Amino acid sequence: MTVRGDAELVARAGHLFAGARHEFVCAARDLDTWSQPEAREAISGRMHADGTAGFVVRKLLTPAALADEASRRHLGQITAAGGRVRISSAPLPHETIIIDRRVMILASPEAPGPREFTVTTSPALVSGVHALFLAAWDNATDLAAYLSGDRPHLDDDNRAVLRALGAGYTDETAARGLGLSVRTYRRRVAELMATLEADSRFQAGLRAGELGLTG
Amino acid sequence: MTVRGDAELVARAGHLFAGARHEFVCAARDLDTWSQPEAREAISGRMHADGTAGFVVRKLLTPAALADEASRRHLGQITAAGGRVRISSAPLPHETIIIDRRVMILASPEAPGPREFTVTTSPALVSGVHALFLAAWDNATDLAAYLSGDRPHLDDDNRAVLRALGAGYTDETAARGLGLSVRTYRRRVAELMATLEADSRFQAGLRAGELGLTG
DNA sequence: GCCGGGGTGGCAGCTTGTTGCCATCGCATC
DNA sequence: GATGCGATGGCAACAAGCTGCCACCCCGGC
Repeated sequence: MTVRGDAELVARAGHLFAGARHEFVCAARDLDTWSQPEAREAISGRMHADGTAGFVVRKLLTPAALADEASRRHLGQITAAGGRVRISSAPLPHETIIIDRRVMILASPEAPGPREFTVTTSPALVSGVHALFLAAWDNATDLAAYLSGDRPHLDDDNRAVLRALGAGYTDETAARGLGLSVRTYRRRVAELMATLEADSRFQAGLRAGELGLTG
Repeated sequence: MTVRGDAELVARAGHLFAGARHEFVCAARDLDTWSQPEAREAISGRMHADGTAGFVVRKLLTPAALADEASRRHLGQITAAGGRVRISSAPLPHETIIIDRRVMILASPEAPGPREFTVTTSPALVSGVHALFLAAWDNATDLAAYLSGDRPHLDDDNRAVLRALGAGYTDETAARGLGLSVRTYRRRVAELMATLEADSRFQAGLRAGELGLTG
């Protein structure tokens, strides 16, 4: 079943949202879809209170979703209400929604004109996509972790130091390689450790590895 | 479109495999689907040689796919032919195949009797699932990396040392906490670094972080 | 009892890393 | 030109980490 435009989606598939009993998962690049207040209202109004026991809300987004203040506020509300939000560094479909592992709603790819949505209930499709969603979900980072200390976005200098440390050089060798004095190199290491909130070089390495700061 | 059993899939959808031009991606728990030699032959025989320029083969599997020798051999052949294989720690759909971002084949969930396959060409569905696949793919580890540098399975002692290091303690503090002399503690650290093939503590931390040896 | 091996711990000497202090330099501002 | 600020680098003292050497202890085998 295919519907065109947000209004029609709300009209034709709104009851699916209202009927959610156990799980509401959503993968999207950003929150633009629901940027139209009417659409978002219409749907979130129909949804269960997130706090309901046994009801799980999961949103998987890209960093793009954190771009504007309004979106961040909305995400804050979701997590406050018990929903879980994660951020994936990989590109995501424009919008994928799965309800109770029974119904799936996919937005069609970028196109001029009103957006199209495809609603599917085929168990094979839904469960397959759901599993794929979980695989993507498992490897994404929690919103809180992502926002807080995480990703201390390092500049080129820091990256260079990181690479030298990761290569296993001694300070002397690394400093020479980077054209720095040992003193300055060590200063950089100390700064790096500070931004990673690490007490030892080992800990710094651990953090760097966990955060995938190698590439 | 739905087909039952591998034989029917080959008969009805074999031409889709043969028609692959650019990309063949596949997410599955393991390789059991093609365990029947006839099925695999019928399909791989129709496929392009993997080496063809611009033709990409990607297989995303769970560690279960590495359980038996035959599967490992098959995967070796795929990589040798230029295909790319990655391992995901997250559970995966029983089988999802996407060809040229145009056709998608999903196996239905576990059920008695012959397996059912659903073949879809809806662009919205296919591109949505494809993006989801990429998100899962991006965060999976390469087969080679998974097999080689893999999990130098540490014993409890090593884990304890790892935790102490990760906590940022000095050797003195850590040794006291573990009820060891500083000398022995350092011996342990040295051993750990050896098994991680690290030249510095930082490098050891990095490796540990990358390998997810924190939990 | 005696022996040998493996793990342990103390010691010492060395390397490496950490930090404060200060002189210097480049640069932008006044 | 003078002033001030930030980054740099040399130096030194100290802390931390690394490792060889040897003594010790525990255990199992002879």
